[in-house]
Amino acid sequence: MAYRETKKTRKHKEQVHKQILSVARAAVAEGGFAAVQMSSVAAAAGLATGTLYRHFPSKAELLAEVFRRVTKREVQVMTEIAGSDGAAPSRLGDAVEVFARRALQSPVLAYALIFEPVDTLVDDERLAFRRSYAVVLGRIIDDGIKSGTFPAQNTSVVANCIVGALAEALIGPLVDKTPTTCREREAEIRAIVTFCLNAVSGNQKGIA
Amino acid sequence: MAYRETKKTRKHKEQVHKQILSVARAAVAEGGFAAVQMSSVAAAAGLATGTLYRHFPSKAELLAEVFRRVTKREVQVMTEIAGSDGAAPSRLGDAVEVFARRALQSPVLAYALIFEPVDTLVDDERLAFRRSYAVVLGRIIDDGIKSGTFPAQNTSVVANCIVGALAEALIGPLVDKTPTTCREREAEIRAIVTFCLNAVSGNQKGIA
DNA sequence: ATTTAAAATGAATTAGGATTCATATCTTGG
DNA sequence: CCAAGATATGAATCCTAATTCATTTTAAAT
Repeated sequence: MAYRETKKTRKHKEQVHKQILSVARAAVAEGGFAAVQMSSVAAAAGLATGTLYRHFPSKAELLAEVFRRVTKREVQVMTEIAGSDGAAPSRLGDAVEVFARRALQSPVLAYALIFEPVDTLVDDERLAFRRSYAVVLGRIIDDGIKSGTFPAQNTSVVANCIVGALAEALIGPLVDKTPTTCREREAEIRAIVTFCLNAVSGNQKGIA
Repeated sequence: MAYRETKKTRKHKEQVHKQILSVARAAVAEGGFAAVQMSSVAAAAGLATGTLYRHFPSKAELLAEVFRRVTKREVQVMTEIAGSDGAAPSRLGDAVEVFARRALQSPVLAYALIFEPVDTLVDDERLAFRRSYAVVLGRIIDDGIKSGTFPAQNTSVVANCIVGALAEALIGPLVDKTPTTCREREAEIRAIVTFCLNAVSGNQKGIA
C-alpha cells in the first residue's frame, strides 16, 4: 500500500544523521560546546531546526553523541600506544606525548573535551573519557611495576594525577592565548613528558 | 535637610553586604555555583530579590566576589607554607598535602573553585586562582633548584602540572561519590604527595 | 511632624535558545 | 496517478531565571 523503509531511505537517513554529527562536531571544534545552537547546526547542515529532532531526541543527546565519537577515537589512539611493545617508560612517554600533541593541534576541541562543562549527559561522558585515559595509563604503569621498571605505587591515583597534569599543562597556554611558537610548544611537551616519567619512576617514596 | 549616610546606616549596609556574601558562599558550598539563584539567596538572607542588586550589580559579580573571598584565603594558607623555613622538598610536600586536605574537607566547594564553569567573570577568577597556586609552588621549586635539592626544570610547566595533578586526583573521588573511609583518603593523599615529589625530584630528564 | 532621599520590595518584564507541532512535501507500492 | 505513511519545515510556544522598576517603607534632618 504505502511507504516502507527502503535501502534508499535508510541510506539517506544515515547520511543526514552523519551530516548533523559532522556539523555539530565542527561547531564544537570551532567554539566549544557552548557555541553550539540547534538552529545554527540545522542551518549549517541545510536542514530545518525541527529536523534535528527526528534524529536526536534533544540537544543534550546530540552533544553527548558528538563527545562520544571524538572521544572514542582519542582513546583508541592511546590504547594502541599502550598495547604496543616496548618498555613501559617508553610507552608511557609516547602516550603522554601523543596526548599532548593532539591536544595542542586542536586546542578548542581539547578544551571542550577536557574541561568545558555542558550538561549532565556530556559531563558523564567526560568522566568516562577521563577514566578511560586513566585506565590506559594505569595499564602501562602496572606493566612497568611488574617488570620492575617502576617502583610499586598506587596506580589509579597516579594515573589520575597524570591525566590532570596533562590537562592543566595543556589548557593553561590555551587560555593565555599567547601565540606560542612551535619551538616553545616542543619544549613544553618535553617538560610535561619528563614530569610524568619522573613522577612514575621516582624513588622518593619514603619522603611523604 | 534629609537623609545623609551615617555611621549607623553604613554599618547596616555593610552587614547586609556581608550577609549576602555569606549566604551565597554557603549556597556554593552546598551545591556549587550552579545551585545559586538570586531569589534563593535573597530569601535565605531575608531580603527581597531586588535588594541584592543594590549591593551587587549582577549575579556574575556576586559570584565572582564569593570566589575571590574563598580563594584569597586558600592562597594565603599556601603562601604561608611556601614562605616557612625548611627544605624545599618538605615545603613542597606540605603545600601539596594541605591543598589536598582542605579540598577533601569541603569537596563541593573545592569542585566549584577548581572546576565548575560559571561565567566569564568567575572563570577569570579561577584562572587567576590557579595561576596563584602555580606561582606559589613555582617559588618552592625554584628554591629547591637553587639549593641543588631539585634538578633544573621548567618551573612554570611543572608547577602547572602539579596543580592539575592535584585537581584531578582530588576531583575524581568526589565525582565517584563512593564514600571513602578516612584511611583511604590518607593513603590517597600520601600517594599524591609522593607523585608530586617524585615528579619534581626525579632524574629521568634524559629519557624524553 | 514633615520633608527628602535612600533603601527595600516583589511582581512584572525580558531574553535567548530549546522544543513543539500544524502544515507541507516526499516516497513507496499498487 | 493515488493513497498512506514517513519526513521535513520553521514559526510559534515554552521555560527559566536574571533583571528591572513603580511603589512602599524607613531613616535623617529640620
